[in-house]
Amino acid sequence: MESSMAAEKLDTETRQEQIAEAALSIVASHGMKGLSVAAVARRVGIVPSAIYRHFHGKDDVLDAVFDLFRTKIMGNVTAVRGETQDPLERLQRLLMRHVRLIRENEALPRIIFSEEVHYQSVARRARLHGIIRDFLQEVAQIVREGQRAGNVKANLDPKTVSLVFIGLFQPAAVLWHLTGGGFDVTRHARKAWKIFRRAIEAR
Amino acid sequence: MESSMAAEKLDTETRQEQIAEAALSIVASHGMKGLSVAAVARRVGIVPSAIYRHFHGKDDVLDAVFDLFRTKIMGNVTAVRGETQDPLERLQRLLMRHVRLIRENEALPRIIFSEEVHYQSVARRARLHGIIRDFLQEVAQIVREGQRAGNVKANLDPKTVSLVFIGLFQPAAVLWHLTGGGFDVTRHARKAWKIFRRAIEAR
DNA sequence: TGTACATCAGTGAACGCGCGTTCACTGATGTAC
DNA sequence: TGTACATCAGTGAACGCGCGTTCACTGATGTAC
Repeated sequence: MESSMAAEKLDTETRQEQIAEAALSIVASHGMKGLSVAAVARRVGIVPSAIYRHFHGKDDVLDAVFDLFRTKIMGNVTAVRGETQDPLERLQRLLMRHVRLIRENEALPRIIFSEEVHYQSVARRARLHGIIRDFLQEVAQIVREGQRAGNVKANLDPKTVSLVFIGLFQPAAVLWHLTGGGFDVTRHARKAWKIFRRAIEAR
Repeated sequence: MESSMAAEKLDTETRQEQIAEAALSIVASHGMKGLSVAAVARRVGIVPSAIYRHFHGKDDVLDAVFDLFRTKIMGNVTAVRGETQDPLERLQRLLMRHVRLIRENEALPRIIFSEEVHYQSVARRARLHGIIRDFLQEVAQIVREGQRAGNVKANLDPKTVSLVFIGLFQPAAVLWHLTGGGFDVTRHARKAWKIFRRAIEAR
């Protein structure tokens, strides 16, 4: 039986990657509550105590998950910047990419809203805040470029706009969760984008 | 010592109210994670096992919290309907009321985003979904009235508008949490409202 | 108005469960000679 | 090329902790007579 055999021995670096990916995948499918050391170990194919060969503890694993998380979010910004020069087009593409990211990787909202993050430690909360702030600043930066180019109304506060931008998909994501995937976030995002564009576009 | 004396005996109805209020207050201050039977009992001034004289179990307590929650949210809608006839004015007032509700009662977002709700049972998820759906429908109804009166652009989908409306404060609430209350949600809501109004107002 | 009894809220000890973590061990891998 | 040894990933048993829940009891409250 597979289950009674000792797992293959792999170097720490490889295992760390596997464990982080496994953890992220578990958060996506079972939420932060389902993220136990045992569950991660099972998915990687080792015994729970073996996790401690590669991480100091569960907190350390969570930090690794955060790294993956940040990488995925920021990757979208970079990609969009490479795809087009037009600020409004960039925002629209970023919106649709984000929706896809949420749909393919449910972990994102689960992490953001989890109380493990909000209460467990000040450091972790600060870390998550940093990720979100960086993302907001990237959005605000695109807005500013749009204002400079004359595409976006000049008297709007870029930071406010960036928060409203996030608001275009965040409530929809919650609804998607509550309906068990029955709500069409993509469709909503497209409609919401038109409303948003109408609000910020210079005419 | 107070702590070594037996608590006063009160009838179940009174205790149920006290327990529900205590639970809501604990969620507000310590999140869903802090909501333990022991914590609720301590706040009410009885022993943990005494909770079971008035509720079947923790799940039952959570249901009572949901009732309070629904009452508070829907109360805002009713209040706003009584304050003014103008649809846009109603929406603006509803936004500001909601922001205040979140600030005074942090429990609201904590409940909405908690995994206890999203995973624990299908029934509870359906219940929360019902509350949010009802709220969204009330907002959509106000939008429809605005369209009929010629104040709101007629070609907009009321449901989409209601979700974007929620998006005006939801991301701000998250940021408020992450900064430990350092982010000015009220100020953001006022600015976001102007952007929103510009998007939906008929001209 | 006074007494006997039923009702039921409050108590504290105890249990079971899940979970993160520790630790002595095993045995495969790769390096030194 | 072959052998001895150090390194270190994987194992499984065990522990401690928090938490929801049960249960036999206590004793105050209010009703029946």
